[in-house]
Amino acid sequence: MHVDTKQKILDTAERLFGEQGYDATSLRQIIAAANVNLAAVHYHFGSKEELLDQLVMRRVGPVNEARLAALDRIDADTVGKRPGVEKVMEAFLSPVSQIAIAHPTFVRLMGRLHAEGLMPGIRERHFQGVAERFLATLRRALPELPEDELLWRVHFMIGAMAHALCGMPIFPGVSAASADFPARLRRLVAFVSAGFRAPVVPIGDKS
Amino acid sequence: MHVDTKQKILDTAERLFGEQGYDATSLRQIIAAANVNLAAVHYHFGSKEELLDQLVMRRVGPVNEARLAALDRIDADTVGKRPGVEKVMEAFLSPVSQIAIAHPTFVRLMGRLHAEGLMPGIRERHFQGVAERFLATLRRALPELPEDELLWRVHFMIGAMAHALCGMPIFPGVSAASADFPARLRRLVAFVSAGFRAPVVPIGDKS
DNA sequence: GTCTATACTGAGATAGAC
DNA sequence: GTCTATCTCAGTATAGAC
Repeated sequence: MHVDTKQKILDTAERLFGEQGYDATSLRQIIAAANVNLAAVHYHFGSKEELLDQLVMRRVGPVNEARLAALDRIDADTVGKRPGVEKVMEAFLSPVSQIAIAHPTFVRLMGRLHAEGLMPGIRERHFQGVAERFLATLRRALPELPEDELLWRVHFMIGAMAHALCGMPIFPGVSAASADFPARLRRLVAFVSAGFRAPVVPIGDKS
Repeated sequence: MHVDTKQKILDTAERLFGEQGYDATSLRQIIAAANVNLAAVHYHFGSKEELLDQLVMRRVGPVNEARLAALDRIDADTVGKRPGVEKVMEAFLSPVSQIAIAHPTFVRLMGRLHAEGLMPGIRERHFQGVAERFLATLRRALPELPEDELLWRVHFMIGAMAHALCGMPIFPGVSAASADFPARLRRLVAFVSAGFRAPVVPIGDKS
C-alpha cells in the first residue's frame, strides 16, 4: 500500500511533534513508529522542515478559511457600526478551538510552533494573510486605538493564545482542565478582549 | 587563563542562544566563537542542557529577588486593603524589563525558553517559587476571582510576556519599537491588568 | 513513480593522555 | 584542567531495486 505511506508519515509526525516537540523528534523515530523507510520521508517531503510545513498546511487551511468567513460575516453584519471586540476575537480564536477538539495533538504542535522562535517561514506562509485580514476588522472595532498600540496588543494576544494552546502544566489546576477547549476559549476571549479595551497609557509617562 | 574559560563559554553561549535559539546553536559553534576546546564545555558544565541551566541561573537570580522584594513591599503597603492589579503586574514584569536593558540578548533567550515547550526542568527550578509568591499577592488583589480563572489568566499573562520579550517581528511596526523595553512593559502591564479585571464568563454558558 | 539500502557530514557525549 | 580521539545518533544525499 504505497498510497498510505505519505499519510502514515504525516499522521505519525503530527503526533510525535505534538508530544515531544519538533527538534526533539527525530526522523528515525517517526519512520520506526510509522513502519516506513527513512528515505521515503525525503522522497515525499524533501526535508524534515518541509514535512512540518505540509503537516501544518493540512490542518491550518480549514482554520484560516473559517477565520476569514467569520470575519466577513462580522463585517457584513456591522456596516456603519462598530463590531464587538469579543466577536472579532472569537472569529480569530474559535476556529483554533474547533480543530483542537478534532485534533488536539495538532493544536499542541501549533501552540509550540507559534511560540518557539521557530520556523520563521511557517508563520509567514500560513498566517500572514489572515492576520492582515483580522487586523482590518479589529481596527473597525477599535478605531480610537493608535496603530502601534493595536499591533502590540495583537502581539500579546497571540502570545497568550499560543501559550494557552500548548496546554503546558504550569500549575496543577490549569493542566487538569486542559481537555476542555471551549471553556479555555471563553476564558481567553474574555481576557484578551478586556486587554484590547484597556485605556492607552501614554508611552512617555512614568508609572 | 583557565579561570576565564567558564565565563567565556557562558557569555558566548548566552549571546548565540539568544540570537539563534538553543537547539539551533551547536556547542562547536560556541567553542569556536569563544576560542576554547569542545571538551572544556563538558568539563565545566557536564552537558549542553546544564550549560543552559547555569546560564539562566546567573541572570534569573537577581530578577527573582527583585520580584520578591517588590511583592513584599506591596504587601507591606496594603495591609487591610487590596493591592492594585497594575502594581502586582509591575512587581512581576518590571524586573524582567530591568535586565532587558542591561542584557537584551539574555531576555531574548528567556523569552524563547519561556515559550518553547522548553526545558521542562528550567521553569520548575527557577520560576516555580516566585510564581507561588506572586499568586499569593495576586489573590489579595483579586479576591473575588475564582481560583481556576485566576490560574488561567496567569497562564495567559505569561504567554503574552514571553511572546513580547522575544521581540519577534510579526508586524513591521512592532519590531521597530523593539528596543524600548520600558514602553513595552507599560503596554504589557496595561493589557494584562485589564485582562485580569475582566468579568468572569460562566464556563457553562454559550456565548 | 515508489521505495530500500547504504553512505556522508555534523551533532552531543565520553575516555584517557598530558 | 585541558585537549585529542572516538563513539553514537542526528539529518541528508544518492544509487538502484521493484
